[in-house]
Amino acid sequence: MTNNNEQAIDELKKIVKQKGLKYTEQREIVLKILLHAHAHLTAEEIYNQIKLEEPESNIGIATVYRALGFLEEVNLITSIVFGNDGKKYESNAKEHHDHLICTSCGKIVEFVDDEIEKRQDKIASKNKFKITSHSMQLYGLCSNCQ
Amino acid sequence: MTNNNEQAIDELKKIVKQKGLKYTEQREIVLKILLHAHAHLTAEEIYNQIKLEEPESNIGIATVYRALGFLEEVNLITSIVFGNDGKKYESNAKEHHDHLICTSCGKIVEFVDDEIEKRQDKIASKNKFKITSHSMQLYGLCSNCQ
DNA sequence: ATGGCTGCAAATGTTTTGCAGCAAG
DNA sequence: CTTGCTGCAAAACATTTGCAGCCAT
Repeated sequence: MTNNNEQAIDELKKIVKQKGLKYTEQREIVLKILLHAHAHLTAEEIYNQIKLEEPESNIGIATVYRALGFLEEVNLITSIVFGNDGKKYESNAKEHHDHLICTSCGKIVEFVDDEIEKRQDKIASKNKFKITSHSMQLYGLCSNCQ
Repeated sequence: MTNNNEQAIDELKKIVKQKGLKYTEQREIVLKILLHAHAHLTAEEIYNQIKLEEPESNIGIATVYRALGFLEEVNLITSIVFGNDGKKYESNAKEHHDHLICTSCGKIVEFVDDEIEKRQDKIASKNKFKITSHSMQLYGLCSNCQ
């Protein structure tokens, strides 16, 4: 896991260099927060966490949004939307997975199902789509909330 | 299809009565727009369409939002988020389906795969979730945009 | 040194809310 | 009548943008 995280940072460095852009502490911090996060975070939550954990950085919320936009564009992170507090982000360093979401308490269970992944590819090629990503959420009530 | 639509309107009447609420023209108009829509509409698009098709109704955008919230809550419509123009709504009177979305031109193909539906139920019960709905989007490039 | 990146504040776009009047039950 | 619903305008959010200065390269 730590290993995956270092890989992600290296990947960021590579992408930035390759695009002729600049490597800034801010983009790295945002990515690191997501690499260590145990939940899906909103831009605001990431911003607050940075102010808490790296108070000397004096980052602005706009920069967080710009970093998130950039990181998502280069596919290092992913966003999903559910509930009422805007986009939530997670790192792509974790294995790919989908989500079971409890609509009552907000609990999220991550899962992967190879069979579903295969069918998705089949459906895409049948429709002549070239898939870049997908997002699947099952909504319902978890055992505690039923 | 027309049949399904009438059913949906009846369903709305039933729900409203059962909840001791009031049956208003506005909620009906919003539902009807979605029943006849051939695409996923935003609140604003629905609002504009109403002003066009029922100019005498003098509906306000806030009412459209309130109607959409209500209709989604009672499960007559569904919202999905993609692209940059907020939530998009569609009626649930159509058969259940998932979406293939072209990230370049916005084209949407709807599909259903029984095998996937079955696996989803299996995953849910394995995790002791009681599923109420799900949402699945495959993102990529359609044949024209590759 | 040069051009991308940042922080700040202002602007934008979307959705929600307070309120007084209206209308369905 | 009573209470939910509506339209309007203002407010609340979430996200984006313009700009002057800063900092990687």
